[in-house]
Amino acid sequence: MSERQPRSAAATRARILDAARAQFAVDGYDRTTMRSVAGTAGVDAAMVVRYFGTKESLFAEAATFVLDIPDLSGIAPEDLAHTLMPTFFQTWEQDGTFLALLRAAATNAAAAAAMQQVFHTQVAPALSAVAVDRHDERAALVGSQVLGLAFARYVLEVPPLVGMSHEQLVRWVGPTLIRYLTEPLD
Amino acid sequence: MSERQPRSAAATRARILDAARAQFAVDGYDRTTMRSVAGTAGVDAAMVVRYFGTKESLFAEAATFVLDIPDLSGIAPEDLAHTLMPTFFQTWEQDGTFLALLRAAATNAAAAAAMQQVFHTQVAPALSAVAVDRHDERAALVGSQVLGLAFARYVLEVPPLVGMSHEQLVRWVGPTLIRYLTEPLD
DNA sequence: GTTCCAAGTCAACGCCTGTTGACTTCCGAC
DNA sequence: GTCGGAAGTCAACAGGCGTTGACTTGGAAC
Repeated sequence: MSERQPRSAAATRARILDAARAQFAVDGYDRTTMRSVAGTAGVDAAMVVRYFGTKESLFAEAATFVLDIPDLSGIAPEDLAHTLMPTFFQTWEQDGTFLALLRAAATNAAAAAAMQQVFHTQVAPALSAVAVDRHDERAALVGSQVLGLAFARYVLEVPPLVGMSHEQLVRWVGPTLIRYLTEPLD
Repeated sequence: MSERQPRSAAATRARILDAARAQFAVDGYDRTTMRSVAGTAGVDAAMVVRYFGTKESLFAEAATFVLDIPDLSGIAPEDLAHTLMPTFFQTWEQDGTFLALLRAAATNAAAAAAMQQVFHTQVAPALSAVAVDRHDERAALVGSQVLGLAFARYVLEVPPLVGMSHEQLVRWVGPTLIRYLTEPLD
């Protein structure tokens, strides 16, 4: 089946990291073990320790990423959803990184802090280009809807949401995001 | 300090259940241990087993509850938010039961299924009294916003959301729920 | 073709987990 | 007052956890 590859520290490290990302995403922090990650990567558990130190720092590295949100300045309000939502789908569907962070954040304080950090340094600044005022509150509201959709669709896998296409979701959820960013206050 | 109470199976069982609810709500399923629950309840771990059998069935009992959603038939669309949101706040703030289920659902398949069950048997039927069509999809969208708000406000504790009063949240989020339930499709 | 360091394995450690069964303590019924 | 069953404790189990250090293997450089 599989060829015996020549030994390569970089390749082994990458294989361990991939295995860790995948299992953290599915099982969360506690149920992911050093041994099972090592097993998936085809290596002894001691190698995980050698390359990543502790389980916590393995998780920290597996849950590090960049969202790559497009520049929103100058975008018309009605176009906001079509500009923003593709980033949403890519973030949650491309690999398990962000899903791992979400699952872990439910019970792990460090993961919850990391998630807030992402919001504060990446999401909120991008949104403040279009929020008409009260940037922090508006960004937090957008975050609540986006997080809820991700939790319901990718973690709980609620059937009607799983069954909706990207376009349908943009049509339903897009106006909510636009309203949170631009609706004048009473 | 504390009086030595007479022995009572019912009282001890209730104390264990309270301790379990509280710790499941804060720490989630995996990080909550039989011994720590027993310790909080002032009892030996073997008592937890005696009264609840296994950890899984202790969790099942600790995460069982009724939402008590008001009857929405005949409510005008613009009044929906003020009728629905108090139930939301009560559900998440009164005790840790639902929070425990949410935290556990992030990594535990049984908990995720239990959460879907609550949605399917309690939330969706209540909402179908006012959803103009596509009841399942509209209820799921309401669920996504509600879950996301709960996750951001009570689990992550995002500052702007924690800082908002109940009335402010109704003003921001209420129109979203109304739109998901009543907005005509293109 | 030998040398030598990186890559990788192995067995063990101390600890914590859920769960068990034998034991002790309490308290109401007779 | 004593008897019996319910309430509660205790010590131990088997197994899994993260982490450690001593060991073996491989392959490129000289």
